[in-house]
Amino acid sequence: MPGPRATTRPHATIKDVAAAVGMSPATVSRALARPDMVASSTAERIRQVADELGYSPSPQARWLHTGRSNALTLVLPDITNPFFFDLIRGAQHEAARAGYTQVLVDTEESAAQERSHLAAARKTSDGAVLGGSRLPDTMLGELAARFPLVSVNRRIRGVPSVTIDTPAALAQAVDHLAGLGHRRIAYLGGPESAWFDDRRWQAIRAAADDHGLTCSRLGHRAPTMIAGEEAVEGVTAGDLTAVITYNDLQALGLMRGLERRGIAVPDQFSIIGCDDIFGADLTKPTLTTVTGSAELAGELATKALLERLDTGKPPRKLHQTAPAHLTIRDSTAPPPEVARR
Amino acid sequence: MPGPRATTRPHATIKDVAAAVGMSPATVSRALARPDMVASSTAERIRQVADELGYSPSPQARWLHTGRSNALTLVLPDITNPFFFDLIRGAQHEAARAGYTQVLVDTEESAAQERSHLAAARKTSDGAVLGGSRLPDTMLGELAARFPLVSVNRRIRGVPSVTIDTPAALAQAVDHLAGLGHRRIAYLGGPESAWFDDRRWQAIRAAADDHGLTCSRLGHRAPTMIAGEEAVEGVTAGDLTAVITYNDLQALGLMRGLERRGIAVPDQFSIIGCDDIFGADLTKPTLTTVTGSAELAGELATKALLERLDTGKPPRKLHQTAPAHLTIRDSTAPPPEVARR
DNA sequence: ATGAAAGCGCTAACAC
DNA sequence: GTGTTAGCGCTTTCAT
Repeated sequence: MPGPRATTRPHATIKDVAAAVGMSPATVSRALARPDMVASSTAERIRQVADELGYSPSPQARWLHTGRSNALTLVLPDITNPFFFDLIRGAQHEAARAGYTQVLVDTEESAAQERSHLAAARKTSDGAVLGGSRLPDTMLGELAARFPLVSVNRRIRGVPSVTIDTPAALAQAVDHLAGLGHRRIAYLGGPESAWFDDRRWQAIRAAADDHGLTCSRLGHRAPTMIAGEEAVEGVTAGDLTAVITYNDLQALGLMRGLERRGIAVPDQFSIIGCDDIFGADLTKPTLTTVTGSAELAGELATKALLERLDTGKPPRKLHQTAPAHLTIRDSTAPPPEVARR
Repeated sequence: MPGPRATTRPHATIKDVAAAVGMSPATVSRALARPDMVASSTAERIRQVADELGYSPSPQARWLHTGRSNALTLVLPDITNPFFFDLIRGAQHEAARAGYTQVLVDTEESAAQERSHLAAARKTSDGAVLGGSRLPDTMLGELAARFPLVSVNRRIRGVPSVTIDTPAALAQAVDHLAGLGHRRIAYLGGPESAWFDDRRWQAIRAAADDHGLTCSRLGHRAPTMIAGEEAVEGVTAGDLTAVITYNDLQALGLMRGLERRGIAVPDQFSIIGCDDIFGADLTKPTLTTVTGSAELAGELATKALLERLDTGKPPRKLHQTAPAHLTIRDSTAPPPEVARR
C-alpha cells in the first residue's frame, strides 16, 4: 500500500547515484565530501550525475555518524517583541554563513515552554542561542555542560554570553537628564525574571547618586506597552519629572498613557526608553532611548556558539559585550520648573 | 581520540533503556510509540526508566524509517518587516501544537536565496510555508508537486494558499476616501515581484471607478519606509489629495516625508496604508490602514500544510482567504477643498 | 507480549 | 583510488 506519502516521490539516495555511475556508494560519498580522496575524473562524473538526479546527502543520515545536525536553535521569550527582530536576523545571518540552519522557537515568556523546547533542541540541533532566558542559573549552567549554549543579555556562570552594554548607556541617560536639570527621576522596572532588570536599575541608581539626583524604583512590570500604559498612576503619583523604563515598549505605552492624561511629553515629563526598537522614532515626540545593536549581539552569540562547536571548547572570550549608546530624541527636555525660568 | 565533541556526553539511546529494563530495543520502541502493543506494566516501567535516563527517540534516526522529520520550514522574504511577526507567531503556534518544530529562514528578498533555502528545506523538513515568495509560478508549481508547500498572500495554480483579503478592505478604503470628499487619489505600488501588488491596484482602481474618482498608479517601490519617504516627490507632483500605499512601511515613510516638507497629514493630505503593523497606531497622526490577521493567516497556512502531510492529499480548501477590514484612524480627513467649505 | 533481525542513508575503517 | 563491511539509532516485519 502506498500510504499517505505516496504523492511525494522519495529523494534519490547515494545508492542511486552509485548505481548510475557504476561505482560503490563509498566512492560517491567521498567524491562529494572529500573530492581529493578520489580521482578527479570520477569526482567530476559523480558530481554531474548527482546533479542530474537531484541528489544531495541527507542531513539526518549523516547525523547518525557525525552526531551533527548542522542546525542551531534560537530560543526567544517573545517573538513579537520588536527588540528581537534584529537579534533574529543577526543570528540567522551568521548561521547561514556557516552553513547552518536556524530553528526559531518562541517560549512565550514561559519557563516550562523554554525547558521543553530546549529538550527538543538538544535532539534536533547542535547548539542554542538563548535570548533572555527565563530559566534559573543553575539549570542553565548544568544544561550548558551537556549542550552548547550561548546566552544573550544574561550573564551566567559557566555559560558563554553576549551582553549589550545598556548599563553604560543608561548612565549616559542619567547624565543627560541631570544636564537638563532634572532632580527627581525614577526607573520603571521590567520582569523580575529578566536578568537585566536589576543591572539596569543599579546602573541608573549609581549614576543618579553621582549627580545627587533622587532616584526611585517603580516596581516590576511586564515588558509590554500595556504595562507601560498601566504604570501612569505610579509615575505621576510622586513629584517625578522623568522616568527611564526597562524597555521601549514600556516607554511607548507610558508615553501614550501620559498623553491621554493630558500630561505633555517632554514639556511636563521626560521619558527615556531602552532598546531603540522599530517605532521608537515614529512616535511624536520621538523617543529618547538606549541604542545597542541587537543584530550584532545575535551575530556575536552565534559566532561564539559556532566556535564552541568547532573547537569543542568554550569560546575564547566567555563573556562578550556589545556597545550601546544614548540616542537623544524628543521625549526628553528640561523639567517644567527649569524651563519656566 | 575523543575529538571535538568529547565535552558533550552522547544521549542515551534506545539500547541503553533496553539494557536497563532487561528487554529488547524493539519492546522499548513499542512501549514508547505504541503502548497498547505492550503489557501495560512493562510500558509503565519502560517509560519510567526512559525518563530517568533522559531518553527520547532521536528524530533523525526515526526519519530513516518514517521519512518524516517533524519539522516545518517558514520561508520569509524579510524577517525584519513587522508584518511578518504575527505570521511567524501564528505559524509557530500551529506547528508547536501539532508537535512540529519550526525552522525559520529569511531570503532577504532574493529569489536565489529562496531557491537554495527551499532545496535545503526539502531535506530537513516535511513541508514549507512560503510568505510572499519571489519565485516564478511555474517553479513553485513544480516544486509543490514534489514537496508540500503552502503559499501565503500569493495564489498559484496547484499550490495551496492562504490569502488575506486586503482587496476587499482596500475597496472599503476607497469608499472611505470618497465619503470624505476626495476626488483624485493614487496607489503607491509595491515591488513588481510581489504578487499582491497588482491585485491591490486592481481593487483600488475598480472601487475608484465605482465612485467616479480619478485614480493613478505611482509606479513600483520597495516595501520599506525609505521607499515611502522617497516617493514624496511623485505624490506631491500632481493634484492628488490622498494616497493608498502598498504597505504600512511605505505609508509611514511617506507620512514622515510629507511632514518634513511641511505638508500636514491629514489636513492637507490623506494617507492609507496596508497591513496594520506594529507602529501604525503609534505615529501622530495614527495611520488609517487595512487590518488583516497575519497571525490567523500563519495558522491557517500551517494547518493546511499539516493536513496535506497527514492525508497525503492537497487540503480540502485549496485556496483560503482570511478576512481584512479598514481601520480608520487619524491619517485620513476631508481634502482641503472640502474642509474649507 | 516479546525478541531477533533486517534495513533506512550514510560514513569510516579497513582491505585491496 | 576504490570497494567491502560494519554500524550509527530506530522501527518493523516476522517469529516465537
